Amino acid sequence: MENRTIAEVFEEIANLLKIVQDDKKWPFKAAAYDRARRSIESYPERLEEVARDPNRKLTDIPGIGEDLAAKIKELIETGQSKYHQEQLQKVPHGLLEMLRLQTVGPQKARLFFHELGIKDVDELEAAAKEGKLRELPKMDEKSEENILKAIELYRRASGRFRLDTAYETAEELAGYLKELNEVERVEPAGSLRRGRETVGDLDLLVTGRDHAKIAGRFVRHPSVEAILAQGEDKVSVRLKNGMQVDVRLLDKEAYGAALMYFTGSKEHNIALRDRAKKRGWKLSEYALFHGEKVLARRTEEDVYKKLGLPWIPPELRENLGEIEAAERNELPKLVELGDIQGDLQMHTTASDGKTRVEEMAEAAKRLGYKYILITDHSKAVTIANGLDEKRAVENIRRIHDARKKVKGIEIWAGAEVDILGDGRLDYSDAVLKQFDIVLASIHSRMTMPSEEMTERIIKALANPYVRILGHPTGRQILKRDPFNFDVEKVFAAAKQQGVILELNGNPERLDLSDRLVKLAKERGMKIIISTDAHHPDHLNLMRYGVITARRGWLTPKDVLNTLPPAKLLGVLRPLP
DNA sequence: GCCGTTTTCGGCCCGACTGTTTTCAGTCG
Repeated sequence: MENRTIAEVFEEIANLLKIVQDDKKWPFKAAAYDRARRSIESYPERLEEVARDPNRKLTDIPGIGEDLAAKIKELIETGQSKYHQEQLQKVPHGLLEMLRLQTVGPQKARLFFHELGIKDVDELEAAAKEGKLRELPKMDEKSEENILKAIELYRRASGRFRLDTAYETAEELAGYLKELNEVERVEPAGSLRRGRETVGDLDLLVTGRDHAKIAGRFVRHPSVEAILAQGEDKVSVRLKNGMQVDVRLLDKEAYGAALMYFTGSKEHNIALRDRAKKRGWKLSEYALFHGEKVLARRTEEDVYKKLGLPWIPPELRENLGEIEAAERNELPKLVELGDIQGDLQMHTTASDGKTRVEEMAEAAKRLGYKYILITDHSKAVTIANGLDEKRAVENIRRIHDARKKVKGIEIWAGAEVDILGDGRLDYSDAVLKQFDIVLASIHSRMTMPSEEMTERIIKALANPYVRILGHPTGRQILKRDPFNFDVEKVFAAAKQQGVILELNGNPERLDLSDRLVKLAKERGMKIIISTDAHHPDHLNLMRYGVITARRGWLTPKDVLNTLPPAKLLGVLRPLP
């Protein structure tokens, strides 16, 4: 059972408790289920593997106690939870769907059901159109309209956007705002600043003179579809692509406290507030207070310092140990884009890339890289024009020729060789030995059961020519789940064999994920970050790989392609 | 339902916006 499935059950229980309210402590129970859900969502491994391992305990996961551990085990063993089913009996299932609508929370869902017998979104839509909702307490025509709009948005928008989409949107909007003289600073906060792989809403923090004028310009941007709210210090809009953008107009004096607050994560903020509270203080988006007195607010550094902590990089702010590490002064010195010396996965016209080796090499040189590895596909990936053995050997020759034409950068001949269904590779050893570096990946039969997939990958890792495992989980963000396999076993095998794990920086993959990168580091493994470029422009996707590495606590030492060429070759697994 | 340099019981983050609220509840982040 996927963690996501377990998390969804807990989320439903939390929401059911909020609607049913037949337990005196329902707000706190619901909060506990919500906390557990978030904790499970950010957990790097499958809970199923933890539950199976006699040496580990589910209760070691934050927010999981005896009771929830038992429910997780029940879910894994029986596929469902009795408690969940009992709660589901109490109200129609469609009420849970209604909670996804903006402006509809548990209290309203409860009211619609009890007063009008509304059981799902469709019935709610009908009631709103018939003007029945306005008869309810504290409801009027306007709230009916809002609900109809929310239903339309719900049916259209998927909810979350990939990091690159959010990043590009933020750049465009920030540039647009900065054209105004009154604007001093525009900075994205929220999950974009933390570098999460997906972003829900975009938060833009703005300082400057004349807030009303700034807000007025913002809502006139051509991609704004609707204004959701416009207050003195906050404007919310929905863009044509469905993304919600909140612009906060801030006071310069309190910028640091606000930046921290809006950067989050929620869990990090709660932990910091708890820390403030224990000292008899209060932390809010305005300042760190002692009573009425402001202790710190101007910069993030000021606020952290007052709380007895060094500044914590946004990518680490998930309450996954960063506050404790900061307290001990053991925060990692995170890898930066400028540390990267080369890119180790890219494709050319030989398979499914858009340009030749020379263009890729020139583009890499412009980025200041010292080396690139060309990794065209092998024959099993027919859809990507994968090379058979004969063409692969020709490609090696083509790469060697490019070396003579493009100087000042090392151009290595590699391959992204397919791991076949049974764990064999798509090229014979006689061909594999001719490459400088072989990267092996899975592109087929992705839905095998865990045990079979684990065995398949481990078998591939045992081939002495394989030096890098490419996009190890095969996931595609918002599209395809990771393969099922035992991460601990595969990591252990890779470590034993000296195979390096790839962090594929393409924003539709980010594979390994931030959580698995962190786990790999904890298991003492090294990582390479690559872009999987199919075009020279794609080499710039490295920044998404680096930000994900930072979220995984990696320092330059953990990332092998921060090394100069000779050293990198020296530390790769030796060939037979 | 979780959790513990306040506690195994009694807490559990903080504040803005919205609506029709004239003092607050619900939603959101």
